[in-house]
Amino acid sequence: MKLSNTNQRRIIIEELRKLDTHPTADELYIIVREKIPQISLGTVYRNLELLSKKGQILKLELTGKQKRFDGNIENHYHLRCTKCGRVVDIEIDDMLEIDKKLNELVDRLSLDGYRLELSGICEICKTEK
Amino acid sequence: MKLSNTNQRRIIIEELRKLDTHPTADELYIIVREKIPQISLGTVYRNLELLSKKGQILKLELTGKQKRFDGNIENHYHLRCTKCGRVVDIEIDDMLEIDKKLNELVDRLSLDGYRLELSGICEICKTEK
DNA sequence: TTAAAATTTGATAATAATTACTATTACTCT
DNA sequence: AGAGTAATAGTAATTATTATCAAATTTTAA
Repeated sequence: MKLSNTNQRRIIIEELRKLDTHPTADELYIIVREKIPQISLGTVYRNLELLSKKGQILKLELTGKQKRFDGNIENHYHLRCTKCGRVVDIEIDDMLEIDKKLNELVDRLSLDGYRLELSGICEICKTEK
Repeated sequence: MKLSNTNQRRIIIEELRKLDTHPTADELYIIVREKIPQISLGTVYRNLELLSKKGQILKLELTGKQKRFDGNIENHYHLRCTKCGRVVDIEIDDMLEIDKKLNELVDRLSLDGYRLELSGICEICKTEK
C-alpha cells in the first residue's frame, strides 16, 4: 500500500523530526495543532503507526503506559528518567562495544533484534537538584 | 506497610511460581480461579502489583499492550517471539559478558539499571514450521 | 481470647490509551 | 477532468488497568 502525500502527514513527520523529546501521540498532537488546528488525534495516531511501519520514524515501546515516537531512526540509545519520566538520548562510547556484542548474539541465534532501555536520573534532574 | 497473609495472595504467588510463561494478569486470573473460583481480577492485579513492589516477583514491561509477571526473580533474559507473542526465558553464556558490561556502564554513569528484550522466533515456533 | 485497628477482598465503576468506524474529502493516476 | 484509492475529522468502541467502597478477613495488642 502506498502512502499519499497529505498535509497532515507531512506536518506530523516534520514536527516530530524537530524534536528530541520522544513525544507521545497526544503530545505531538498538541504541537501539530499549532499548524493544523482541525487535525484529529486519530490522524496523529494513524500516521505515527503507518510511518513507523514504513521505517520513517521509530515507535518506542518503553516502560510506561504510553508509546513514544522518535524522528531519529539512526541507531541510538535511550535513558528513561526515574524522576521526571523524560526519555532522553544517551551517547556513550561504550555503547558501541555493547551494541556489537548484542548484534553478534542476535546474528548467531538468528534473532530479529533487541531493545535496550537504560533507567536513572537524567541530566536535567541532576542539575536541578 | 505490611502484607497480610491471605489465601488469595498465597495462591497467586504459588501459581505464578509454577509457570515459566510470564503470564499477563488476566491469564493468571484464569489459572488462579481453578483454586479460588470467586476471586476477582482486581485482586489479581492488586497483588501482582504489591508483590512486584516488594520484590517477590518481577513485573515485565515488554513490547505489547499487557504487562507480564515472572515468579523467577533471578537475573535472566527474555525473548519475545515475533510470531506467537510468547515470552520465553533465554539462557546464553554470552549474556554474562554483556550483562557485566552493561552493569559497568550503569555503575559508571550512576544509573539505576537497564532493561533488555530480545526478539525473534522462539524454539516452539521454529520446530513447528 | 477477644475486640479494636488495619488490611484485603469482590464487585463494580472509572479512567486512560489506543483503535475502529464511517461519511466526507483529498490525493493519484491516467 | 474523472474514476479509483487512500486519508481525514469526528466520534464511538475497546482494552488494560486502576480506583472506590462496603463487607469480610487478618493482625495486633490488651
